[in-house]
Amino acid sequence: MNPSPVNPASESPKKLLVVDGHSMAFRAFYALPPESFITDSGQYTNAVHGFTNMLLKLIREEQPTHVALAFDLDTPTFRHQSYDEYKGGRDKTPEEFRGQIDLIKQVAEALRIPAVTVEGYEADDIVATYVTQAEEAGWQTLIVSGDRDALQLVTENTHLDYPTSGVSKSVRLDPAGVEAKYLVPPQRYRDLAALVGESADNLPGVPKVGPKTAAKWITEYGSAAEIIAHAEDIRGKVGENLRAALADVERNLELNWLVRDLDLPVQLEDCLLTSPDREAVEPLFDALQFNQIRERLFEVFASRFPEADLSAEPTEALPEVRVAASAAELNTFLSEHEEAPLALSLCLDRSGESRSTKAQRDEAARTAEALAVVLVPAPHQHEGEPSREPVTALAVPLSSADEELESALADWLLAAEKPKLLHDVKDAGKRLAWRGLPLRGAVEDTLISGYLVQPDRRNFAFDDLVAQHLSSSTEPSDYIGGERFAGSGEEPVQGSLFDAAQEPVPGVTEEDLARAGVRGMLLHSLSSRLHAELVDRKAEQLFYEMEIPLAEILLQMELTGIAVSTEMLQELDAEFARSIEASAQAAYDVVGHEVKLGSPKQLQTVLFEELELPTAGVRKNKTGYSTDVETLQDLLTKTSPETPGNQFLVNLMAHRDATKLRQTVTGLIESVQGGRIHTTYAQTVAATGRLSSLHPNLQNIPVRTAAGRLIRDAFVVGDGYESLLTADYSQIEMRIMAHLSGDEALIDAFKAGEDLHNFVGARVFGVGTEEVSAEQRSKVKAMSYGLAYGLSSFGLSKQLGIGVDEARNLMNEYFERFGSVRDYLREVVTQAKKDGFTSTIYGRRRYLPDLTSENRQLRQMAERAALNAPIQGSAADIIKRAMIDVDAALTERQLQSRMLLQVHDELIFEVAPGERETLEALVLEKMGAAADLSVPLEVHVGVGSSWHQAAH
DNA sequence: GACTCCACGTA
DNA sequence: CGTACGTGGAGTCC
Repeated sequence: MNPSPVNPASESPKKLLVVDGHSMAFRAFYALPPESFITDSGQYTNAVHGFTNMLLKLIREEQPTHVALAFDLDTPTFRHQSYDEYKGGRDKTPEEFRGQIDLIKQVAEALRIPAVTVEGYEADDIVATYVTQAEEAGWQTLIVSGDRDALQLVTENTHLDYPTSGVSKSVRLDPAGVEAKYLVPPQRYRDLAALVGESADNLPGVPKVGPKTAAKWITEYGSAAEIIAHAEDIRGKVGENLRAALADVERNLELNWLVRDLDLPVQLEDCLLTSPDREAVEPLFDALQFNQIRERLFEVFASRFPEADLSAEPTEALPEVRVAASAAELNTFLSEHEEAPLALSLCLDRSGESRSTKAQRDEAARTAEALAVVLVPAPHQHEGEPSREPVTALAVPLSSADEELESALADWLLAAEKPKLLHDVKDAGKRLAWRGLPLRGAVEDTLISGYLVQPDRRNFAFDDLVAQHLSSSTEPSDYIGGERFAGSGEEPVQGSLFDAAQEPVPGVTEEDLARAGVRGMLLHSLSSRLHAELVDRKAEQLFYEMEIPLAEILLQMELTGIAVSTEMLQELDAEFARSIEASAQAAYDVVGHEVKLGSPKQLQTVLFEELELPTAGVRKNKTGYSTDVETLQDLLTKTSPETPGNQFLVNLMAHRDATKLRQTVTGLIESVQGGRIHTTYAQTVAATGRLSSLHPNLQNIPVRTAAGRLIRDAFVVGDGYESLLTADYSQIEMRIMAHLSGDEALIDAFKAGEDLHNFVGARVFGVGTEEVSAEQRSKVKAMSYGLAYGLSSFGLSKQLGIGVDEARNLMNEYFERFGSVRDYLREVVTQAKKDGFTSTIYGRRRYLPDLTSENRQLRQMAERAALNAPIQGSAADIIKRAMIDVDAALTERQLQSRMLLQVHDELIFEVAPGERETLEALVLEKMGAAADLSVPLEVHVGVGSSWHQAAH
């Protein structure tokens, strides 16, 4: 798709950049702390980061026409064969370096830069061969290498960047520079090195001969060969040493002679620098978590290849976006596209983009109003190819439309039988609902299809999905007819004769409309592309029968929100504020000065230096000693009451608790709108299939402590409703584990309806169900839950504060009684390694490529994720199924009660007057029947005037 | 201003 | 050396 950039005119000089990949990767590795460059999955990327940065900098500053990277192979080279000790004595490659060369090669591939290797030779030889060819062709060359052997390659046309520290600083050496620094001309450097020796390669030279002596001899005799020939003439101790070391010198000369005529797999001309493969860059940089570098990369290449623009060549026409002036025009348009789905793209009010802080801009973006709806028919096809004939899209203005037009639009939007394609239905539906325009009939949401295809992906922005799956651009100027938008959009472009006064829709520029048109057009293509993927991944049913219907339900829940008592929240806020103040003051009094109690860094000083609390056994993090609760609790037990240390700890912990609680309360107060809080559910974030909740997060409202539960008391029943009803699945994950493992003992426990942990405790400890002590119960409870997370005996011992041996015994006892659980957990991982993915009971997959990683940490993380994904994911499937079924039943029975919240295994409803019993029965029925497992799905229901009350 | 780290709330 | 999330303060980098 990407057009080759115009070959820089042949008369202009060519410039080669050739990098010794291995030596520079190592430099980068040692220049940057690995612990600061680690992905969430545990892969170190410091070398990749440093290397990529260096490469981009060189491309930007040096403007090479051709670029090649040379790499060593792990296999022995001819040098090893002639000298066993070659490069012996080197330290083992650090564990953190592992895998990074491969990642660098992947980066190179994404940048379409050849990463060249040759069996039996080193990177240096490859560099030397390219340099030789470039010299012969009369090119300029810049070598970048941390290996001094490259010095011999320097000429007037070939310069060397030799790093002085890290990868950021280097010296540029030309022949004069080499001579100034090493006292001999480049072509004699290897003679000097042969005499002096090269410790990095484990090549001893002549004892007592350093660069100065060697240079003197070379100047005097001309070359190492001549020196050897005249060895007898050299006097003194060094002369003796030389004569004794002649064999070493000859061997060194043989080994440090770079091979300049290799048969290279990539020809010099084929190293032509071109624009990167965006489709490869995106997922790779996602995985590496390189966001800044990604931006820099596109900047560097965009300025370098403006004509390529890193996007598709314009073969498709820009849609013509007509602004509907009347209801008749809209209806005509709709009737022309009666059967076919229309893509729906919104133009939003962008006036909030100029807010000063990011938080304000984010907020503005979330609440931006829809100003126009753009309807885009499927692109014309010409023999399967995109057509150069533009489609005609219709924009319907929302604020300036007359009543008739708006009502015609409303009818179409509400018509469930009129198919619509969108990206992020829930978002669009919300913005339209704000304008009184309910949306139905979405048959596509590329946000969701993109997620089902790649559930681990972080970013599903439409433009990025388009770039990855279609290798296309969403920029109007990249399409035929889009030339007039070629500017950034910031300033009027020549030939684009419109200004604010001529805006077709108030607040919407012509370019905004064009962009909406392009997005609509691309929605059709992206939809087809992703659906092919959904079929491959057997995810169609999940898409149509679960996620799409769920999106509509979530939309309603978000729009509805949950009522809160602002007064109660404010009282709590004040209460927690007092508590924060009091505990802070008391803490300051202990140490005699103020300290930011929220700063782990300052706390480290106070705790371990001023108060001299014992550091023995205290966990460390990147910034020093940890100050988390676990540590503080531990320290508390090590200090006597009434000591300053003890008192400080007590107040610090009280302060922590109060601060956290207040933070939650403050956030809630800030998000109240009209007495209700409207969270947003993210349907495409959690890789297991769970929902997440944000702005605010209502899935992490405190419940474990009494103070925390006060907050739940502020979530109340709204006007016109009689109560709140909560319904939660009891031990759903354990039930799923029983089902998936088929463990008879566990299944029996659930069938018998016994208290699970007492049941398990009785089996593990060999006592009667009634005789399980509280301590025993909590131990097996921790273990039961831990198993689904891939808990190790070490982890269990830490959590329970028992020895590793005891923890191991406990686990063995457990598996002795519930052997199928162990078999199942093993099988899940084995199967996932085979398939590359795990599956839930509804067929939701999670792809875990790291299961086969060479990196142990990565692999083990993937193994634990593989253990957990089917369990957590099946629970997510089940409650999603239940939500859809409950919602359908509410509608069918025309109940006024409504679903408000979902908290993973719990649903919260607002009960309409007189509907309590009906609702309760309905919820119990639908939730209980959401999956057919070999154990019953138990649901607990509670009713009350607040969330807290209802949970009792 | 943007990003990272730490800490901590939930299931 | 236990999974999945989101939020906010402090500190740091640019």
